[in-house]
Amino acid sequence: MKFEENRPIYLQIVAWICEKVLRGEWHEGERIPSVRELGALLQVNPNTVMRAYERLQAEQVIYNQRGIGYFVAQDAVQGVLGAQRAEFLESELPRLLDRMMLLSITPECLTESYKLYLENHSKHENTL
Amino acid sequence: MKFEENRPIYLQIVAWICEKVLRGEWHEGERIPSVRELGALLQVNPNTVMRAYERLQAEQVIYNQRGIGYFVAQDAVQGVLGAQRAEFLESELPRLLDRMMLLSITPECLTESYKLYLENHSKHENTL
Amino acid sequence: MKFEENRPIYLQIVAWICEKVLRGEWHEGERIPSVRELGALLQVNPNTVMRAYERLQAEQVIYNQRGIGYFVAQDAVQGVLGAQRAEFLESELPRLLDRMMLLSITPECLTESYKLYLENHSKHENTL
Amino acid sequence: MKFEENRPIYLQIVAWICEKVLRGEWHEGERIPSVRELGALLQVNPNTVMRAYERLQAEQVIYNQRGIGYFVAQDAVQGVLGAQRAEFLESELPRLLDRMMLLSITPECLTESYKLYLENHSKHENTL
DNA sequence: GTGGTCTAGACCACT
DNA sequence: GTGGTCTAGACCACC
Repeated sequence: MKFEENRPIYLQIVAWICEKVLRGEWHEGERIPSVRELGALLQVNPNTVMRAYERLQAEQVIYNQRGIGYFVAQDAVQGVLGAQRAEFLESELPRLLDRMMLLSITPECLTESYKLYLENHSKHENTL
Repeated sequence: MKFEENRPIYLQIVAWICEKVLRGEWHEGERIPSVRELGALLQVNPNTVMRAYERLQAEQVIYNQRGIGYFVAQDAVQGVLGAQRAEFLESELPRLLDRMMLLSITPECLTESYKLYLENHSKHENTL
Repeated sequence: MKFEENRPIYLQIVAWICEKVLRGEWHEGERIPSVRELGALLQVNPNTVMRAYERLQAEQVIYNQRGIGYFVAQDAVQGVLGAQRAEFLESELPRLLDRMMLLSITPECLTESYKLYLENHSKHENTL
Repeated sequence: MKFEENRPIYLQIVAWICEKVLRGEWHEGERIPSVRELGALLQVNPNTVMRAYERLQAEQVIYNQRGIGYFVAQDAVQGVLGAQRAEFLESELPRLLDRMMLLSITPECLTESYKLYLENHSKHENTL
């Protein structure tokens, strides 16, 4: 995994894990890497991973069994999907449409791009 | 003007001024408020406004006449429009499409939201 | 048995066993489950049970006969009762009173809650 | 301020600040000490204070103005009081009563102690 | 000046 | 082994 500049690493890890869960690469109930393992894997300080895990636990995406490790929560997929869809449709999309109107980009243009995009990506499964 | 959390105030001011220019509320060649005036108006430290003006000047949206004030640049509209459209199409759009697909948002759902959005905004013209 | 978050499991086991003894479900002199049995029963690592037994032995609630097992000590009930009452009255109660005052909980409110509590618990004897 | 063993310092700071707010020593809207100031005052690492502030912000007891500092939130008192009273009455008190019954301490004893306590503390304002 | 992030390293309790 | 807390110190962006 490669990190962007300008965005806290721990938040990028949060997003990365949410994606793993959404894509079904990490299943509900499954154990996820320990703080130290993931730290080594991502070449990041374990504390930074810890911070991401804290956040994910607060959002009920993962939970903890003391002395054993962290696990994907039971309704993680549903929870993440619901929260992020709501956030997108109610908050991001309106701002996006505002911006597009200002730039004279038609919403149809967005829809078109999206359909095209979906066609291209339905064929070959993305592996990340 | 109300500021968002989590985004530097000076960048929000930059965006706000770009919007003014794009909407034609501030015309090319017209003088814009002094650093102190705008600071008072937005209830913000003048230093913060200064920082926004510096940025806008670097992007050639405004220019400075020493001892007189700041003015909207001659090709401001065209410049801003070009830059932001490019930024949007090349950098934001791809990320956006990825995200929508991950969240299983259908094109239909998208146009649906779009219509809803139009209804809400056709009534009350934005005052800003 | 269901474990709380945020409190060491072995301490919860200690409390659980003390309760058994106080309620007279486990009599003085009686043999209690082996470390492995209890581990299996509570779905917990035997090491964790061991730690609880060590603690209970130090507090003279149980004792060990090598090769045979653990037994409830002779004066277990009296000992536990005395220790816990002292602990409660001297250390917990003052903190509790401070807290209730800070939260502006009236004595009336307290007795009210108490009655409610009795109603709920008179019906179904606790099975544990 | 003196810290207990066995409880995370940052949580003790959280509780300490909640108390300040409840007692009205820190008013709503008022600025609270900076992370570094409080760190120096409590002889604790600023990071530890930061962690407490993060938690308090998540619970909407305080909020942040970038580059300026942290402030007590508008409905802090009401929020804290509501949350803690609910927590106490619904969750702590039942556990407490269970325990007292087991130890053969009557609930009346608690009420009596409390009334006595209230009488003693209504005279001389506590200064902390 | 303010908060925010990150690192490195330590120590502890728990399983 | 696991997570959790804490320290010290660095660097950065923002006001």
